[in-house]
Amino acid sequence: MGRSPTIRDVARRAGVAVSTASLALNGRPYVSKETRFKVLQAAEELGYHPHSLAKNLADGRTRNLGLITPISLDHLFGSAGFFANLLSGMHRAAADHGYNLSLHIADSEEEAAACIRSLLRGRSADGLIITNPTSSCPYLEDLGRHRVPFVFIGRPLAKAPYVDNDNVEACRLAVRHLIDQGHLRIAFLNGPERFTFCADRLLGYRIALKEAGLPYDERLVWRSELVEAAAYSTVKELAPRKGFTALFAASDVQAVGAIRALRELGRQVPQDVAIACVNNSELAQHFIPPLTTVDLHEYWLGHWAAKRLVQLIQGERAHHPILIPGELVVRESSKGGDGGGKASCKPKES
Amino acid sequence: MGRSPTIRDVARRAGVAVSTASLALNGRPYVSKETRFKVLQAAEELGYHPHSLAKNLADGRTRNLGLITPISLDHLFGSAGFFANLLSGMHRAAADHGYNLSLHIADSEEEAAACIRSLLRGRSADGLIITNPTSSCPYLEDLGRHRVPFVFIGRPLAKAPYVDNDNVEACRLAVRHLIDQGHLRIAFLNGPERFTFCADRLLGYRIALKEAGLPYDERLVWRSELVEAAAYSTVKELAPRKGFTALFAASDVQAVGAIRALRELGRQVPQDVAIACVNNSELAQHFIPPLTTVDLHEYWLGHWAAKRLVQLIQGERAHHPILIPGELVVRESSKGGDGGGKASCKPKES
DNA sequence: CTGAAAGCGCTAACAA
DNA sequence: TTGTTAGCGCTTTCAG
Repeated sequence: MGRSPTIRDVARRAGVAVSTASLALNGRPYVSKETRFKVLQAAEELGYHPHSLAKNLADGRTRNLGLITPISLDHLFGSAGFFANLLSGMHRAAADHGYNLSLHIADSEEEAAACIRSLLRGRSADGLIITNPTSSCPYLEDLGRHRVPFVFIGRPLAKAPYVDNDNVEACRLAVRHLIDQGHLRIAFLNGPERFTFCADRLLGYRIALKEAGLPYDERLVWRSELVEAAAYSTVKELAPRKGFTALFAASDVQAVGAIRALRELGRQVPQDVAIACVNNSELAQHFIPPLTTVDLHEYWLGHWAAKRLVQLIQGERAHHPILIPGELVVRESSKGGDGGGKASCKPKES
Repeated sequence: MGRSPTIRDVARRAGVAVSTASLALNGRPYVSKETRFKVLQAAEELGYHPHSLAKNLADGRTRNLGLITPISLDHLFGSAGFFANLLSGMHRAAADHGYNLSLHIADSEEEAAACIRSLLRGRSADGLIITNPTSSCPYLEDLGRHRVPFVFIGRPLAKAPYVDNDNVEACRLAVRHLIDQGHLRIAFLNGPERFTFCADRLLGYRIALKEAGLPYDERLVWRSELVEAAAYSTVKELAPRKGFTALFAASDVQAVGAIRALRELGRQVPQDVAIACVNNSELAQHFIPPLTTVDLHEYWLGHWAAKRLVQLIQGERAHHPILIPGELVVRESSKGGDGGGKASCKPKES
């Protein structure tokens, strides 16, 4: 007594062999209805529950997905709230497929690489989700050697499976919205080019301009780190010299920094400058004026990352990237004069 | 070839028994220097790394801590960024002690209870960290039956080990700061009383008043859910009737909602009403005006939760709660006239 | 369909 | 000190 019942106890009580009990318990074929019933009944009576470790060791699966973040969580993609949503979706998908999610937070890519090696060597995950790939990715070699499936969140430079926001389209949407408001000279405060999502966002900006027949003016494209202070000083320095009536920022905190700078330069938002940005955070929602942004749907980003990883684990060869569409949320910061609200998710084609 | 080397391979190559190899590999005593060296060398040459699952099954430890959140992540303690910091600290502490962190996100306490049962039954965690305990805690019975250690994050009503912010002191600090600015009538926009941390925050408010010899006026204590809109409407409704010159909010988003309401009532912040709140989020930092808040140091909250759990797992009987001190961060929202800055962490006694 | 037996890779008595 | 031998609890051939 005390010790919890094992499959042997169940088998004994049901009067069958352990292997039969195993088959029955796992709902597998080749077990007669009555035998199955006896086994299930015995398990029920005994309060039997399989020991996960034993199961995992026996069949060689860990039922575990490792999430690796090679960067401080609140900088993940520029905003603090991003991570919570990402994780929720990821967890949901993992759980739906019977996988466990384990967390591995590193402060640098080197640390992440060490972490990955140790996971691979201990064979403690069936697959890995790695966020924020950069040009270096020091762990790629290890990943290749061990045959553990993985997906990136964010577009990697190397050829590898990944899931990402549709950054190009997201930005195209937002910029087109500004254009639709009648703006002809739209500045773009982008993030550092080392982030692939910033490159993609620039592309979306350019496409929107081109579609509207507006010229691309390099002098209107600025860059700052993804923090308020950096955005503030960049705009403070560069804004006075250029003529523009709207500004698109690559992240919400950058937008906020830009607004602070603009105010100090005597330009009000949205009256003098319309603002749109990416990242529908608490900040964007509650800032005064509330910010027009693209909601990146991080939940689904996480969800699909886990889902795709599970597919890879199951041997599917679906290697094309998955892009999660964003959704434009129109708020006061971009309003020329009157109303607005929430734009439809699917941008209509015209 | 192909298959990764096991401890048997190492033993064979070193010319010793498996058990000896195990001892040597794990740095345990009763192994001669030379034998240990031979074993280590063999392992090195073979590229041996222990299989974590096998290890875990053999010694009955999972080396796994389960984090259970019975509530949507961005509502965890009222703010979205909270979770990322909490998790970082928790992960750090877990990793430092050789534990893995696995995530279990539920949307309700019932779901959390189901999740906990399944973890307990599968014996897949050595200990549990459970956030946001409420009066019901439907999983308490299960927890008692299986003998798995756990800690709460947040003060539970039942008697159980927990780690929490020092909410009383945090709020005392903030309210005293308002008093120090010369305010005599300070309204308190608290959260719902079902949260123990709201009860504690009220206590801190009362203590600060009492220390300053100010009367406690129930009519100045309001409640709203921890979202902007709720705070807004509560303040919009209740503010006009009461005379007050400062407002303390139990969370940053509540403060923001309150400010919006006050503005519409024709009262500017901080000129007409000084504001302080709890939760040093991006929102609090970047809002205009920037908000005076108490930084809860979530990182350490998570860190100590994991650390305490590990202590319990190791059989230590340290059952008193751990309270993480907060830090007052003074910003413009509470400034009567002039300067300010960051208050010292340790409040000086006078 | 069912049962006996051989592992999965490692740890832990116990004996030598 | 070191080696032998059982397991940990489950899955999975492979006969019957």
